[in-house]
Amino acid sequence: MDFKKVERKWQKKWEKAKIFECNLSEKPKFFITFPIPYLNGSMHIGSGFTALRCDCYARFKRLKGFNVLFPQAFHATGEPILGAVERLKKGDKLQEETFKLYGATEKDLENFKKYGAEYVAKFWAKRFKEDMKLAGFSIDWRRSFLTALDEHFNKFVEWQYNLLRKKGYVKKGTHPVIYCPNCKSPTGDHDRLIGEGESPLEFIIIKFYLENGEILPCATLRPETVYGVTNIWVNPSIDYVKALVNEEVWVLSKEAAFKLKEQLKKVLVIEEISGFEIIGKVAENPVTKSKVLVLPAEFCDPKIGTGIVMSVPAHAPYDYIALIELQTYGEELKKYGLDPEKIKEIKSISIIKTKDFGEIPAKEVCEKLGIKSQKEKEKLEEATQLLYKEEFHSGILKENCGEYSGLKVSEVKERLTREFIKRKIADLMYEPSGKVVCRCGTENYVKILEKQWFLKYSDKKWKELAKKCLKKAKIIPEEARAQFEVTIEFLKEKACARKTGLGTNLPWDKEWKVETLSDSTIYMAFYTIAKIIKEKKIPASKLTNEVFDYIFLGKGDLKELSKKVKLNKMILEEMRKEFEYFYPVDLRNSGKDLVPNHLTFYIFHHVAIWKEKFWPKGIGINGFVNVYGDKMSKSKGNIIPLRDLINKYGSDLVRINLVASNEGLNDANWREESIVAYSSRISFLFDIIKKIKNAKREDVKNIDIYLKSKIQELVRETEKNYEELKFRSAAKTGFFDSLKEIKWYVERNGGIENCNKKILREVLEIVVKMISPLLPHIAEELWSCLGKKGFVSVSTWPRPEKVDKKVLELEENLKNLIEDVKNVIKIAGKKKKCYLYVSSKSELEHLNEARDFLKNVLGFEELTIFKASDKKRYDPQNKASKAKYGKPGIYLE
RNA sequence: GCGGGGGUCGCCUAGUCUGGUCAAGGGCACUGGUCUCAGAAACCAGUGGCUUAGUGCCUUCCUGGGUUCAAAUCCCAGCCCCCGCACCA
Repeated sequence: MDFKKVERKWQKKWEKAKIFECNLSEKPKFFITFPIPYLNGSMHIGSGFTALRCDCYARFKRLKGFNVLFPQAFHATGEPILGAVERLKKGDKLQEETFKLYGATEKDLENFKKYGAEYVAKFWAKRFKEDMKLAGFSIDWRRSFLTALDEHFNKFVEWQYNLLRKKGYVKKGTHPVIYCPNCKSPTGDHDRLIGEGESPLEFIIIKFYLENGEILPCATLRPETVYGVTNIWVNPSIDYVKALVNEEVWVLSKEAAFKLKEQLKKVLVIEEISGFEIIGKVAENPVTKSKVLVLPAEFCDPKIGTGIVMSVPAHAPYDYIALIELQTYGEELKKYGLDPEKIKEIKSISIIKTKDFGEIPAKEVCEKLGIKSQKEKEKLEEATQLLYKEEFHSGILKENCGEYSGLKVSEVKERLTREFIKRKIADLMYEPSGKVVCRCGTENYVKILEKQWFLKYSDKKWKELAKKCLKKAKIIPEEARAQFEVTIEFLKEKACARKTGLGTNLPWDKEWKVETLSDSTIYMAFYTIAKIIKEKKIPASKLTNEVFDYIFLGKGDLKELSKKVKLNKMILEEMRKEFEYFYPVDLRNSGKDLVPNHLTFYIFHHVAIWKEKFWPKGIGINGFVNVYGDKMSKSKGNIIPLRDLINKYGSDLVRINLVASNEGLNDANWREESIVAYSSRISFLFDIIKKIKNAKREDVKNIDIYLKSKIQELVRETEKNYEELKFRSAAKTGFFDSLKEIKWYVERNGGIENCNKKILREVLEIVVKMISPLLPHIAEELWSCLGKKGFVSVSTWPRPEKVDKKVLELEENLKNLIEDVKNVIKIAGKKKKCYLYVSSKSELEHLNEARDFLKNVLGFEELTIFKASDKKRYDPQNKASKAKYGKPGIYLE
């Protein structure tokens, strides 16, 4: 059977009949959404999995009698499309391959380069839509739009941000970010060649004073160790600069001077000075007032911190090793004008007590790891980590630490930093927590962005509302709820705008663009009116704040508003009605990676803007799709575009194989070999429907009642499974198990000719309905094969009917009996005659009805059933005495 | 490191909240059989071990402990996997 041909046929019919276009109606509505995909490619099995779950659910709810709104828009906000075009222009092979994988031709790639990001976005939006249509999505496409590139949508985002600002949820601030000087923008995790996961790390600069009043700024992560400083390290072979930093003269590396400027300090370089020149000078510790020497060390890196390091040999392995090495040098020190004897006199100052280490922890660690030279960087890093952890968590400052003596390191660090800064003997600077290289190949540093706009997710009231919303919302599966709870709790300020990329300008500060995650929070509301905007060709200029206030918040006077913006009253009213009817979103389903960001923001913004009535009602979460147990990724080259699979197998097989591949938060698995399980059962269905006319029997037997009851049970289970988005279970109960029962029924009747025509047909109709959310095209085809008019997609979920528990039990017992007899045959060998002894009348009747079937299936020439109490029975071994209800006595001979 | 979710009989998955009905459901794979000239498909049966006139027992649900008459399920510890940790879709 040519699935693809059948699928195209039904897709055309659906489209022509407009059955998925959803309008205002008297019926209860159900609003379901799948997050807008970003347009740097088309649908792959990952996004397909999540989206198809939505479609299956939408189809199920439609059968359940809801007026289901399932719209779909697309996302172009942000940087990556621009980045992709840039990479194409540079001839990036991976980018070319990625686009080609999704079906772009050489010609398309040329166009991408020629026409730029907007073209690319629109190209993929079109592809996406085509692919989704091929997969049989039941979407109302009239409501589609494109973020960032659609001016109507931009107005909507402006409205949202104006409102949030008015409510005090948007505020200005400064913030350190990892920054690329080449791209002139913050470098997100996804934009990094090296350094994923690294973030700005706060260093404390402690100002040591030279005799001439100039400052040696020592950058450190451990300000408390200032009490144990024995000397200062400067790298003799690098160039430093003298610079005016916030009115003071600092000596620091060139790189540091540049970075400090980027971190909002006033920096004016006065002159260059070599490291060599500084060595031998004496500096004063601003905290302890002790005088320390400036000594040479190779490990001082001009790229890290200020290039000047305070030496704490008791607690820092680098310092310890450098000092030991230096103390062995002797005469060579004279070229720096240093006195070897004085160097030898330098003693470590121990200031932190821990339970695991003794007096000089750095010495212990270095000896333990066998570190001999400051060139052994890897080992030194390890030693530093080890020591830092121990001293931070369990260390206590000794009596030589002034007012902080006796306090825990972990508790004192913050406090001491604050106080040092207040006393102006310390300052802050930031470095990336590890090396970060941007995709463009440039090494990054930390820049403090000024006057950045933030969403105030830390706001207590806002959090409370979000928690309330979550509490009332249905989360499927429940396991995902905990993650939402902690996210709401811990969410802090979030930058909501950036200066580059595509997006909507902040209405009050046009140089900023609302960033991706921040512009995609309440767009579901826009679906309700997007159709009308398009149909009535409303110009974006008319979508003022007041208009949106009216539509979404019911504010303002309709007559006045209509006059003011010159927009027909009816149109305004219609939009308001659509919103009121369809909102809130009943179910939003997405991958688990969006829980701590998008989905939580979605909750936050809804509660900020709307009353409880319009808050999100349900959120569904699923895992990712692995390909044969492997994570899907660009670099592994195992991304499978949905279209490729549809071309190979047809939509329905792909749909069910994907959607039913797993449940819950676990990752799903794409395994092509599972497809045969579905295709063979589909063939069976077509086969039996073709032969249904051969069924002749009209009287109703136990076996007919059994089938009807059993299917009823399965309908109930399947309904429950669908309701909980358990599509794997739904496929099992609604498809596999039902077919098994039908097969059994036919076999029990000894062939289709002996089946009850009416009942078999009824049951098949039920099964076709049950599988239609998963296999919509095939279900339509089967529906028409059954001679039904119209679409099964818009029919009704099977009505619940009575279940005859007694007959179900009798048949279950019969199945067990067959097993038992077979077991006996296995042990006793094959016999010709079989005698069964039953304990009740109902069993006698039931088994007698099935006698011919039993005889055949068990392979006896003769099969006789007696009541156990029958005095005239043939029973040489008195097996009747073994008979219990549900377990007849068996005698073979 | 922190937070969240997990680890089931060859593979993928159900069962865990609410302990017994669980040697544990379904699919795939494999083995045997029916059908067939043959193959494929389809259908039936089997797939931890030993036993047995329809049974009984032993060893299993990441590892190690514990609670209980009874543990895949509850508690504790450890190991491993996945997701997220922000300006990024």
